[in-house]
Amino acid sequence: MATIYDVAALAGVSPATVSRVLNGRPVSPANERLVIDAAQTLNYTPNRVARTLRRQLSEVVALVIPDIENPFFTSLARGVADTAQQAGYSVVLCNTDGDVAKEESFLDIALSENMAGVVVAPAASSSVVQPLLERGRAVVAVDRPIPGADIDSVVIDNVGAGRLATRALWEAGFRDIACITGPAGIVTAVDRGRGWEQLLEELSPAPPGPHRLVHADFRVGGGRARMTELLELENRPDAVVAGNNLVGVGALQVLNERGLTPAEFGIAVIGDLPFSAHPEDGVPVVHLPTRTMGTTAGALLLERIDGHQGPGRRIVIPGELLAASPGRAAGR
Amino acid sequence: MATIYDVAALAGVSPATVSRVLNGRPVSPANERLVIDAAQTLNYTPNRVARTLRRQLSEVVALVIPDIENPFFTSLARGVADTAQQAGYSVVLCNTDGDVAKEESFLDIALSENMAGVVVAPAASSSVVQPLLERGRAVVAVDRPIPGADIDSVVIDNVGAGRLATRALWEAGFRDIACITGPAGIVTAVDRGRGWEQLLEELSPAPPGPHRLVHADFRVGGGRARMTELLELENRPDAVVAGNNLVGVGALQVLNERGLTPAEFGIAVIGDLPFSAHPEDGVPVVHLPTRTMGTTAGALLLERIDGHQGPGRRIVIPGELLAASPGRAAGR
DNA sequence: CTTGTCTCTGAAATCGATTTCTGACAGGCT
DNA sequence: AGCCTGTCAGAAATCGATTTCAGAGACAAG
Repeated sequence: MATIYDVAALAGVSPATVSRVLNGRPVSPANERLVIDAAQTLNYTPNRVARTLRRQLSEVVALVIPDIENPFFTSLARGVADTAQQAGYSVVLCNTDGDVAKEESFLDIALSENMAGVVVAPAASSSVVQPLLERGRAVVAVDRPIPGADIDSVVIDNVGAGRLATRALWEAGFRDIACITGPAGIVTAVDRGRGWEQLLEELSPAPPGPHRLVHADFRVGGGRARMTELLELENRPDAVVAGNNLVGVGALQVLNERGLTPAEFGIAVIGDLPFSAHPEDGVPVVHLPTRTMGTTAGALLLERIDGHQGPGRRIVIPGELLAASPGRAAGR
Repeated sequence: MATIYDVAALAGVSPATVSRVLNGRPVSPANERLVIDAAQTLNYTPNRVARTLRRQLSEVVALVIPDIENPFFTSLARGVADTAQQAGYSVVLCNTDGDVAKEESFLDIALSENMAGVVVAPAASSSVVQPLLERGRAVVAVDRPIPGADIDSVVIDNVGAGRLATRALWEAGFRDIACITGPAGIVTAVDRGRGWEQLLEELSPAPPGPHRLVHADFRVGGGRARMTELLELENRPDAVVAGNNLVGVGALQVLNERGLTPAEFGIAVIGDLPFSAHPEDGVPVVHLPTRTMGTTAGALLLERIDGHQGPGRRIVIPGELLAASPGRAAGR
């Protein structure tokens, strides 16, 4: 592998001059030619490790997410990657599996690899971004804010999304609406539950008991389990709000297996139904613009990398109610 | 940020001794204590960039895939990540979007970042891994082999998968079976089509005309478009093999929208139906063990990193026919 | 007492780029 | 002519770790 010294030797100049040419600093046209030719014949690529060591900053940004198999996050990832790559940064994706230790390890790596910035969708409510901030690295939280850290964050209007989904069911005539949301430790899950609660308190003469709000893990299995339990209750509800896309899939599976149509047992889903193969007529879906969330987070990160100072900004993106049809739900 | 020199100064030893402690080389117990204590009080983390520069090898492996939004690849990614992380490597995921230029750029970066190895699912049939190989880096191809490069590869038995899907439809009584496979430039797509063709030539008195094999892009939209066209043919087929998971989703969408049941119009899918919300009774699915493919590729990569020499190994993983039910298809 | 072997340690070189510092030289101005 | 300004180039320092090399000291054997 050719180094800058090889290029310098072949071109008959000093390494400093080669470096200058590579970085677009003024150099005499004659030398520039020589260097470019030499670099070409040697097929020279600068060693990024050496460059990063010296510059104290690499051209890589990390995106840390809790579940790479959830389309919500892969779509988000596309958004971040598109924005960052356009600005010349490479994006590396780190999957924490919801594990705080793994997340910490990735943030550690981002720090000690001198990465320019990190977009993180925190696994838990306390993410250890302090060391990064102290070193002046750009950090943006996405999907879930990091309490106590004064950083930019891009989140969904989760309370609003919960309200939209619940309202859709209410307006369809359902009156005993349950809610399957995510773990009590995840703020997005709590907020969506709060939206459900708020709306029912406003509309319903008899607000729902607390047993109508159940927590699942945010996966298909969680949705299946809680939905099954709800259906087997003595006084079962007549409709349910699914707290995220995967819970929605699980709940729909159970309903479909039992032959319950959306007219018989109402269901609304917060989050897009990924890769749905059937027209989900009658199932209101709150579309969450995850890709936009990603591009927004990417843009904020780039601004920070470019030196933007100031207090943490908070961008809230609203969900949008739509009646799911496969043509729209799939692939976004 | 504390450096090794700070630790050395605080402990009253030389940087060399600190390095030795960190890397488990013999040092007197007294000094070892001193160094460990000093490192702890300074909250010291070794700078990975400096280490990588000196060692000429980082503890990072790259996974390069063409479509991060396809569950096929995210599941694969999980497999690779699990294996690699267990061995102490961090995995960075690079999404090429099927773009050869992006792929090349990522491979370039892997080289100039001194990454220990790369698992690549090539976007096109010619991937430029030569520079990596010349530098002695570990490279494993996954999903699609790289013709001309003597490297390890882990692939699906695509011909076999095509045969399995087609046979299932034949045994269900369908006789005019079409096939929607992927682009002609992707070898997995071609092989699945060949499996379909082979089987029909063996079983059918009148093998299908070439117009029964159509190419789509490997996405939901491709499946929808080709399925719609097939249905509008004057002499339309009575069944179809979907060449991958997303084409299957698209084709199923079209069939469901038109109210055609699997009994009326047969469909078999190569690849698992992701996040299916409905019991897909009567739709044979060829399960592809993508996660296993990932762990296998990861294992081969680790062996290569550990210095395994020898000609490229080729591991072929068979698909498995199963009748899709949501409980099994979802989330794996 | 000398010699050899071992273990442990620190000084200094090294990885490959960037960047500061310094000097050489050309040209413009008084 | 003398001075100043500005442009360009190279030598050397620098980033922060690892690793080689050589030396110091302990100890055993002859």
